[in-house]
This record gives sequence, structure tokens and C-alpha cells, in this order.
Amino acid sequence: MSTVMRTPDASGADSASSGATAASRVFDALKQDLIRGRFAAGQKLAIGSLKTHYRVGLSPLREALNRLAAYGLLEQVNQRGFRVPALRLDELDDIADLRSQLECKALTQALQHGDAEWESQLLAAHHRLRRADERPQEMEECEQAHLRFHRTLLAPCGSPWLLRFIEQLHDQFDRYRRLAPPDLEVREVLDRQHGELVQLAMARRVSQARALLDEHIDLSHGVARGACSAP
Amino acid sequence: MSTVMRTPDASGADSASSGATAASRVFDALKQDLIRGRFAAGQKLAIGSLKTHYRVGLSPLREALNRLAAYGLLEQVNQRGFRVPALRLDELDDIADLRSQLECKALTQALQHGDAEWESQLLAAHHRLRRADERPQEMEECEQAHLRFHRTLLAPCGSPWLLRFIEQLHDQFDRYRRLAPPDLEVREVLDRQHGELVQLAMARRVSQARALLDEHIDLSHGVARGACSAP
DNA sequence: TATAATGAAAAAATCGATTTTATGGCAATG
DNA sequence: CATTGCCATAAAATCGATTTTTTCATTATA
Repeated sequence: MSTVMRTPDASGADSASSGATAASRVFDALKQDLIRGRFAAGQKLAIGSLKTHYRVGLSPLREALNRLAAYGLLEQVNQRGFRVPALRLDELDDIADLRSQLECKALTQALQHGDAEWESQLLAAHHRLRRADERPQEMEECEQAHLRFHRTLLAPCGSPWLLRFIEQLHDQFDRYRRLAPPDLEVREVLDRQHGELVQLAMARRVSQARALLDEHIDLSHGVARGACSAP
Repeated sequence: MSTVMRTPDASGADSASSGATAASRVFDALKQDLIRGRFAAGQKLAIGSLKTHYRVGLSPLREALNRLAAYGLLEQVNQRGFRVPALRLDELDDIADLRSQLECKALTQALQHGDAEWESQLLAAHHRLRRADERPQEMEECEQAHLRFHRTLLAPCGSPWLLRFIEQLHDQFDRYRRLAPPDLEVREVLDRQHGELVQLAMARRVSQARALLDEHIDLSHGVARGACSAP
């Protein structure tokens, strides 16, 4: 069962499944590693090393790099390869501002269209998130659960392009957030907000939910700013 | 002078210039042909024919196709190649709605940040647009001028990611609009609105300008709907 | 000393051929 | 008659080698 990819991985599922090509596998792996900050910001990628590191040939690797550049997780300069984008405070502010704008819109629409089935899924996603948060040593587990929770929250908004952009911004944002020093106090507030979001969403309290999501993103934004050095 | 490409062609300029690679050239050509509707919607692309048509080898061609899929102008299914996305009314509505939302936001910010230099550029862009419109036989000329006008209008908004998404949506929207039967009456109104937009922008009348841009997009939307058949 | 030219080494991009996977017709089976 | 299995064909994906372009240390020049 292969996945239609008008966008890199529109389904949100990892292409680790059966019919995955080498290109899509290395795309997923590279994407994760970029978001997790495994490459230094601003660094130039040595294609030769990537080839050996990810155990793929040149062609699928280059195809993956091209996708990532089009997606915005890499910069491509014409005869001089690929590099990791720098982390810039002004860009983070831009990303966070747009996230607020788009996710609040999506939330409004999701509260209008979401049905009973969605409510169950949202509760389930929140439950998984809490469980994962109880074992913070499993970082990737937590991150996955967190991503899925936010996806589930906005999923029924009815606008594929809106969701696409939100996903893209989320990936960009996470590059910053994951590199920032963690703030356990803020972290607790953020966790609490997840539960409150579920309550407000189920009760269809649009404006309150919007305000809370806005605050949620803004708090995260404050933490993520710690990833930036100079400008 | 090569261009940084965190996105396909972030500068808006054609990569026909000096340091262009085969991949970026065929990317530009394919992108234009897709937007111009030279391929039937839903059609599967025969990579072999593309190779001969665009006179490039397999590797650069595949890299271009991968970029286009990540950009959303192609669909990619894992072991069965690339196809042109179908034209769907609900998707067009989605695109138009988002365009309104994002472009109005950008317009507001542009009116706040735009300086005198920008005003000159806007006047110039509008002048070129009018001149191009006088020779409607030069369709591509008109389209280019039109695109540049809208780019210039929003350019100083100060948000690279917002501009990126707007550009992407604009390309998607144009796929529909260019295939729709032209409506000369509406066309005249749209042309008039361009001039009015310039006036309102220069006078920094934010809310009036927003309302007009919204109407502008909505009118275009009505025309573009003519490109859709069934759903 | 600063600047420009040079050329070897490294990296990016591309090509041609091979391998892998899907597709569609046809026979075999229930 | 519908369904399944099999093969030949076609297409997609990948590999290995070649070509092109950049990089950078070195030398020549003003």
C-alpha cells in the first residue's frame, strides 16, 4: 500500500512501509534528522558522506535532497550543493506568527466540522500524549505523540492546503524548539494546555479554544527562541 | 550569479540565467507548462517522452519532477511515477479561500512597511501591466506582468514564509484560471481593480485595500471555477 | 603588499546501463 | 463465468562511471 505524495509524505505516515523506494526512505530519515538538529545549522552537506551514512546510491539521495529543498528544510545553491538553513530569530518569529494565524483558523473550522468519531480520536491522542510524557526518557516517543495530537486536533478542518502549510511550519518550528534548552516550568504549562484544549474543543468553545491555542504557540515560541544565537 | 533555492525559485526569476543546471532549467520549464495547462489534468507523465521533449537526461529530469511533487504541482506515487493533479472544485475553493486570507494579511503588513521606493516600483509594475494588457495577443507577457504586479504589491510585507505560501497558492490557482474560459466583462473589472489597489495602497487605506483585494480574488475565483467539470 | 592568474584536487551534476517493480494479456482453476 | 496465477513487456528506480564546475592553494604580476 503506497502513499500518494503530492507533498512529501502527505499522510503523515512514515514511508518505512512496504512499497517504499530508497529515495522516499532516505527522504524520511533525512527529514527527521534535520528536524532533530543532527546537522549543524548553516552546515554544508557532504553528499559523499550522506551516501555512506544512509547506505543509498547517489540518485535516490539527490532526489531526496531535492524534495527537502523544495520543502524548505534545505537550501540549494545551483552548482554548489545543499546546506542546512541557519537558525534566525526573525525567521522563527515569522514562523510562529504564521503558525498562530493558520492554526487558529484551522481550529475554528475543525470545531465546526469535527464529529463524534473525531472527539474519540482526540481523546485517544491526548491519552497517548500523557502516557508518553510520563516516560520522558523516550524523547522520540513524546515528540511523535505530541505531533499526532496537534494533527488530530486540526484534522477535520476541511482544508487540505491549510493543513499542508501548518505541517510545514510545524516542522520548521520544531527545528528551533528541539535545539532550544528545555524549560520544565513552561513545559508543565504546555502539557496542561493540551488537556484544556481537548475540553474546549469538545465543548466547541471556538473563541476560548482559539485564544488558548494562540497562547500555547506563543509559549512554545518563547522557549524556541532559546535556539537562536545572534540575529 | 546563481540563486539560493530554499524553495524552488525563491527569487521569482527564471533560472535561465548563467549558472543554471539542467535540473533547474527543466524544473522551470515543466513548472510553466504545468501552470499553463499543457498537460491534461489527471494525466500520467511518461518520463521517457519528457526526456526527449525537454532534451535532458534522466537524472536532472527526475530531480525536477521530485521538486515539483514536493511543491504540489505533481503527484508522486511510489513505484508508479508522476501524474498531473486533477482539477477539483473543492480544491479550488480551498485555494481561493486561503489566498484571500493570506494575501489580505500580507497586504496589511505591506502597507505598514512599504516605503517610497516600493511605491515607485508598484506604480511601475502597474504601468507595465496596463501596457501588456493593451496587447492581449502576447498572453505570456500579460501573465508575467500580472504575476509581477501582485508580487510587487505584497513584497514589503516582511514575512518570507507568508510570501512563499502565497506564491505557491498563486501557482495552484493559475492552473485553474488559465484553463477556464475567459470572461471579458469580469476581466475589465479586474483590470480596473488593479489601479484602485495601487491608489488605496499608496494612501495606506488598509481596510479598504483589504476589502478590494478580497473582492479581486473572489471575482477571479468565480472565473477560475469554469475550469472544473464534475465535483 | 595587494591583486590577479593558474592548475590540481574536490565536489556537483549528468549520463548510460542495469536492476527492480508494475502492468496487462492469457491460460488454468474453481 | 468470475477469479487466480503466471509470464512477457514496459516503466520506474537505482547504480557506477564520466563530465562539468567550483574551490583553494600557489605562483606570477603590478
